[in-house]
Amino acid sequence: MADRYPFSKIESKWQKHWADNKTFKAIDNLKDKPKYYILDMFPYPSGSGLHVGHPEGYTATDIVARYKRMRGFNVLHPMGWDAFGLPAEQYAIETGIAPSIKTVENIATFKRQIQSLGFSYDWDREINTTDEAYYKWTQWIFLQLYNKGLAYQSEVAVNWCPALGTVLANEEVINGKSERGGHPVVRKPMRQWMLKITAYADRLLEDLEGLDWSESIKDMQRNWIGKSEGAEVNFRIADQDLSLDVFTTRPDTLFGATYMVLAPEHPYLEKITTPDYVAQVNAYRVLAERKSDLDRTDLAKGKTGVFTGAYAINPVNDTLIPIWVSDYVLMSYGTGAIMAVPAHDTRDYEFATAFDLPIQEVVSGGDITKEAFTQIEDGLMINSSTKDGQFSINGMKPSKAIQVTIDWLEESGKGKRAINYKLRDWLFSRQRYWGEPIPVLHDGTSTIPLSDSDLPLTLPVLDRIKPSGTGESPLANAKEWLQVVDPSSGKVYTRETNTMPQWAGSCWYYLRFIDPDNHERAWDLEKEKYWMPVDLYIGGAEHAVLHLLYARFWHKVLYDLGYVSTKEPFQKLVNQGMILGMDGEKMSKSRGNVINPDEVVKQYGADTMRLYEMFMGPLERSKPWNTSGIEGVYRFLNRLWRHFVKDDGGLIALSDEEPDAETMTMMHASIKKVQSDLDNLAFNTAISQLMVFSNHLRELSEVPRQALETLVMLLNPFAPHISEELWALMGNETTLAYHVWPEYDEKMLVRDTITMAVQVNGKVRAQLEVEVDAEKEHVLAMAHEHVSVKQHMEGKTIVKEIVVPNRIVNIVVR
RNA sequence: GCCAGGGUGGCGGAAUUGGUAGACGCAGUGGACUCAAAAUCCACCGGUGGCAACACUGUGGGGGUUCGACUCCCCCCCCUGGUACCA
Repeated sequence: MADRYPFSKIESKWQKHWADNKTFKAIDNLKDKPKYYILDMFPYPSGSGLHVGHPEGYTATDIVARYKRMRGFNVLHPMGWDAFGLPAEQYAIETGIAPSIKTVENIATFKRQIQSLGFSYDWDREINTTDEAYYKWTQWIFLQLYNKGLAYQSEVAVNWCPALGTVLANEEVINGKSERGGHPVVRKPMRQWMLKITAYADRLLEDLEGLDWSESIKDMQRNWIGKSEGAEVNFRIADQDLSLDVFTTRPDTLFGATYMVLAPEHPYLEKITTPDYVAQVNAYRVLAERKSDLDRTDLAKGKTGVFTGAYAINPVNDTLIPIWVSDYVLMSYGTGAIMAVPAHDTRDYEFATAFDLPIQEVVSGGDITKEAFTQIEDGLMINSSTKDGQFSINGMKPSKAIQVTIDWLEESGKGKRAINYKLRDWLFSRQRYWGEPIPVLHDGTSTIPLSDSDLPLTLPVLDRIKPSGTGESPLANAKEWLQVVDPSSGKVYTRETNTMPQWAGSCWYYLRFIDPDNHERAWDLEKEKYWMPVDLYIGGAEHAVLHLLYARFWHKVLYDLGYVSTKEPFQKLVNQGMILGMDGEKMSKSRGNVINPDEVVKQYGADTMRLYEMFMGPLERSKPWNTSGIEGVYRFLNRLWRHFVKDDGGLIALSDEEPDAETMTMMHASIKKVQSDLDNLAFNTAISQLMVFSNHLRELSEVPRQALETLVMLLNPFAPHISEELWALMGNETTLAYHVWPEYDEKMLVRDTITMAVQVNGKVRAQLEVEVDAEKEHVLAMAHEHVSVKQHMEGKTIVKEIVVPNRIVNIVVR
């Protein structure tokens, strides 16, 4: 590669220039410019360093940030580190190296790699979730939640591995064995912290409406929240002074309820099971409990269950229906009990068929001898009236019958309208060392939150991090840290050994970026008002549900407390697609298809890397890496350099004449195209336009200064180093970063003549060069003259002639 | 199963409100330069037929609407992501 342009010299020069001059420092509360807050999902600094997927999103946000600055915005574009997490802890257990030390190393690597790409972050705002000065405020937010009654403790089963003496995350358990060592894992109930996210379910759902997010991500969140409306119906137990509530979305099918099912964990089972059935019910419960230890997917294979010997009374027709127990009913949803309507529910149908239970049709329109009829739209109610005829929904559409039945249930005191959510409360504690300590004390009977002045509660330095053996986190080994003696009363308290999950730090980092050095409070309210909401948030789709839902939840709590001014944190969200390996597969070490960004930068430079990642295809789509594809954009930059820079390093002579008409049109068209593509994050087509424009300029014998300046300005967001260098070579003394974006003139886009296609029966037969807005008659006359048009019309009659001005002519003949 | 997104040359991908399918780039072929190669530059480049002009055909498959469909409607197939007995 003899003539390649000196990218490494140029890139290090400008990176140093930007850093020395703090070119990208964001100014708080600036009034004379509109603000624009553009955020990346900050990375977990793993030991393996950056992979090419990271810079895809970062390049996209950087391009927008640089573009917005040129458009006159005050841009906040920060970066930080989500550095708590399991890998560092595992590494510590294996090697004895403290997570804090390893984390610092990893961050240094990530930072060096990110900086080598020339991103325009305001590094003065860098934050790190493992920093005491940061997690002090994570703990403070936890206390806000606690004081608001949104944090509580509960016994929840965890994956306990006796051999390792530790609790495992779900992803560390494979087929009931520990991922490391293959030891047996059992479910063990432990005291856990929960956050009451369910209290915000409705608002998390409703407020999605106003957000500029892709419909698919909104849908994923909606499905996760899983709101369903229906009724709670009360069933009395025959011969006992007990009753059971069930939740159903189909109260219209109440007359078709032929049995009832309880979840194996349902507390009523002990009360209602008749003596004859106790043995089999207990056996089933044990079986079900063990089953949940196995892979859950096995459960779907077929329905199992046993009869309890008890009967319930169907409140609409007083029919006695048997009560069964089966694990297809989940204790964690609804009331843990269902009314089964086999004729109109696929699962109930399967169960009834397996155990020979009666199937009663109450909605006509299907064939219940074959399968459950679940269509709610096309069908009419049948067999649905009380014995005395006082209440009947026969002949109604199910949708109507649902409402009528609920009204009747409420009037007769047999049930009520009800709403259920799939969303569960958030299991917030982890039995880990490397996380934010939960700032509470225990005295054996109650839990006492720390006061704000006791924060941060820092992690104790341990000689060696090892499992406690009890299932508690390694913090249980830190005896001195664990015990707190009240100096006045002498009373002894114990610290909480659970820590927060990795989600905690990332739930509010976007707020800390606003005011990262504030020691008095988490952030300043004025600055928050100025910068929020985040205008554009870009990151991977893997966080589409949990991170975004948790962060939105915290944000709403903070909103209720008056600490933030917007209901939602992230106004516009875009998920970048995955970059696949050359083989079209997900990049992974085991496949050996990982591309190292350091290598790419070394060989081609940061500008080429940035340009290529954006040129590959639409941001949101997954696309495979192609090493020879990168050569293409590299050649583009090389050609640009070689054509305009002489061997001695000076710029070629530019013409100060007005560009010719064609160049002028193309220049304005390019501004328009690049600008609208940037507004739509369509980087690939914008780059294509830059190539077209630059190819044109290379064909000119004399290059007009104005045209080259425009090209360099348009290129700047994408390839800022080479752009700044060319800009400086053109004699400009100030940075291009804040230079005003060129304006296009719509008038310049209008050309005198235009090429129109002429079709005969929909097939293109000729091209006409006509004046813009030429008369229809004139165009048709020209078309008729054309040799090949004539040929295809010969001997036929004209049926119809269509002229779309400036576009197309179609002559229909027969 | 359900929800969402997608299927266009050898490859990545372009195509305003339906209006010349394949922009831009890669790979490939031919040529220039070179002792030679690399790099660079020029030309060609969906398929079939033809020396060529040109003709036919072509956007996952089938049908429809229209003067005209990658684009709109119906049915089907395949791929990716999410979710999974949520009553």
